[in-house]
Amino acid sequence: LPELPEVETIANGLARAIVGKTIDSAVVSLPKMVFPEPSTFERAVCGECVHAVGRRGKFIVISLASGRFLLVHLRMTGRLIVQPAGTIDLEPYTKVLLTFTDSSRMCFADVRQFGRMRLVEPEEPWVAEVGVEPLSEEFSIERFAALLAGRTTPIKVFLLDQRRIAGLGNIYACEALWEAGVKPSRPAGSIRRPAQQRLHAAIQSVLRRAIAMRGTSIDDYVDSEGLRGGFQNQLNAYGREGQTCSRCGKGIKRTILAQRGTWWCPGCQKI
DNA sequence: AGGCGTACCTGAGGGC
DNA sequence: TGCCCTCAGGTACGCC
Repeated sequence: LPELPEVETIANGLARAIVGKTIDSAVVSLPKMVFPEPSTFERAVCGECVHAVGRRGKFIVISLASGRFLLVHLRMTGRLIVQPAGTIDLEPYTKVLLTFTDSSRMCFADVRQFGRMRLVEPEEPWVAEVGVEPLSEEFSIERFAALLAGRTTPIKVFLLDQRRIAGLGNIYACEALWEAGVKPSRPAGSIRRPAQQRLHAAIQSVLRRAIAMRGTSIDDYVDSEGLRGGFQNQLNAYGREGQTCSRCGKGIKRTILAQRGTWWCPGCQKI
């Protein structure tokens, strides 16, 4: 489910809801979803105070007062839901339950069991594996051009590679390419200046607009309060197979790239 | 190094 | 109804 705008929305919600709270107990019911193994994990987080909550790529970063971090990756269907004290029903499919000393709690739930929660020591260099933040100063047009240089992979596949640019997923990769008028199968390294600049601008614009709408809820994405996003009403390409392109009037097509559905307009994504 | 296919899971929806 | 197929917002891994 969640890409950069959804993860950003969840992290902001968590920051408001759990910063300053102390973890009273942790219960892991699906061992493979946490690292280190459950009993170590549960013991380690008990008594920890939540210092801050942020985002890096698609990771939710929960900073603890000890200097350690709780990294959460939601993969396809993961959810982080905060429930106030006195809530009766646990979020369905809860696999990790953190209860705070004020009796509120955070459920890490996941139907498909792909999500992961990892406790990281202060000096562990996990950040090295994650690419540039597309909404940061660092993501200049020059940096983008350097990343693209020499790459033969289709631009759509390149945009999904988290080691280069962190945070785009299938929805926003499709939307950015549509907005820039770039064909998804185009070899990344063959894109020249004008199109490169349009794509750079489109990536930032689509992510900013999606954050403003609190993300895209096609099927089951909800934020930390269980609320849906609104960007699904503004999609121009993703999921619109057979519908009319809002720019040129031709039909949106669905093709496959790197085993992922890819929605685009052959009428106006020609470059 | 980089590109490609497969594996990991459950549930929803369509066709028959 | 029910069965069988395909599809899903993501990444890790092994192979060439």
